[in-house]
This record gives sequence, structure tokens and C-alpha cells, in this order.
Amino acid sequence: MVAVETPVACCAPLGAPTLDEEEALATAELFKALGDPARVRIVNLLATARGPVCACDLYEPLGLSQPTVSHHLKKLTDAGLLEREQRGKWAYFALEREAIEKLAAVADLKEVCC
Amino acid sequence: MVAVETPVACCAPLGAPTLDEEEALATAELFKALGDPARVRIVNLLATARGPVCACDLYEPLGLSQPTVSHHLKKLTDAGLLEREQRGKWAYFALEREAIEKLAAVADLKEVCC
DNA sequence: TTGACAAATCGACAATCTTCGATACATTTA
DNA sequence: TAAATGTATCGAAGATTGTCGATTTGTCAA
Repeated sequence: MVAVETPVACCAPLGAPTLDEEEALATAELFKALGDPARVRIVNLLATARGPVCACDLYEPLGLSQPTVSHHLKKLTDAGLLEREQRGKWAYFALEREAIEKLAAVADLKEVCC
Repeated sequence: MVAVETPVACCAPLGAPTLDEEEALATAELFKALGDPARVRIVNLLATARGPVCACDLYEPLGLSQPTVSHHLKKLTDAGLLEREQRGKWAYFALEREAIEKLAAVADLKEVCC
């Protein structure tokens, strides 16, 4: 098994002085992970929750089936944005602290341009 | 012709207290616009340039054909991230100031969670 | 008006994505 | 061990996307 870094770990800021193909790919992967309304809502629900949220509590607010929600949670987790925690037979998800900070840094162009 | 707002104009921050379906869609559209390595590189090139950049100066650095670059420029412009300016027969593009600030605000979750 | 050239659009194809029902896996409880 | 239940994976269908060659549109100069 090869260790694969998450997009959020590899991505470079939009305003980086230079940006090679690999960094551009990782940065794009990060944004792509947020490029779906269901995943935007998941991140929003986790951000406004007081703590980790059970996957089973997402089906109804999202109006999506269990496999579909599981799919989106996996995409966000693979991107490095979410943390998964097993509690008995339930799966709890929370925002990954470092990823949140990295995301803000990647999307911040104010200091580079304009 | 109906006036259509750009995603960047309609989107709500990831950390908004509430997020209806329409806002989630606009926010996702904004991220989707940045969810491609070619478009990430375009934004990076424009961010690090001193001023507007001619479309013709993007084909070679990106290694993509003229129609493909034009396609990506349109996607970014439609999202509200780029400004297009016609200079003779050339098309110049630059980052849209307000959009850049909005993007940073949308992606910033630090004040909401963690 | 005509010719030249840059950019946008069209048409097509392959690849990827979203979604869900069905199924397999994992964990707890009887 | 067996039953129950929450989650992940599989397989498939329909939609969307990225790419480019060919063509059209728009702009300037003869």
C-alpha cells in the first residue's frame, strides 16, 4: 500500500508565485471536492454543528439516499477535508481542522493581486 | 434576455448559519469553476501577472488548444471570477476584484468552526 | 469591400460524475 | 452463534465535463 497524500496536503495557493502541473492538479481536486451542492451542504452542516455528526443524521436534511451520502462523505474525506470516527456501528464526521485553515489560505488571493 | 447573477454573486459562505438549496448550488458552482487544473493555472497566471493578460498568451503555458482555453476562460468569466476586455482583435482577461474577495470569504471557515 | 487574423462557437467523443437499488461488511445485542 | 442495524461497496443508468478539429464571428488594415 502506497501512502497517498490528500489534495489538501499537496495543493498550492491560487496566488502562489509559481504553480507546477502537479500542484495545480491537487488544488483543483480540492475545489472539485467542494464543487457539488450536497457536499457544500455537508460541510456547512458540520461547520455549524457543535461537534461530530452521525452520517445517519445527514440523509434527511440532504434529501439523498444512504449510499449517495456515503459517497459524498468519502469524497470529502479522501480530499482531506473531513475526519471519520467510528462510534459503535455509527460513523461520525467532523471537519478537519488543518484542512479548513489550508482551504482558506489556498483561496485567498487578496495579498497577491489587486 | 433575463439577467442572470453569477455564482460568485449568489453564493453563500461555507460557514453560513443556514444554507438553502439555491445558495448551496451557487457556492458549489463557484468551487466547480476552480475544480480543473487548467482553470487553476489560469487564475494563478492572472494573479501573478502585473495586468490583464491576452488569451493568446495562455495557449502555450497551458499546453492546450485555442478552443479549449477559450472554453475555460468562459467558464471562469461566467462564474464571475474573470473580467473580459476587448482590445482590437485580442481578448484580455483579468481577475475580478470583488470576486476574489468573495471567494476568500466563502472559503473561510475559521471563524465558524474549530 | 476584401483579406487576414484572433477568439468564440459547433459537433463529436471519451472520460468522469451523481444517483440509487441491491448487496456485502461491520458492530452490537439477544 | 444468530439476528438486527448502520455503513460501505457494487453495478448500472443518465448527465455533465474536458478536449480538439472545423467552422463561424468579430475586428482591423488594405
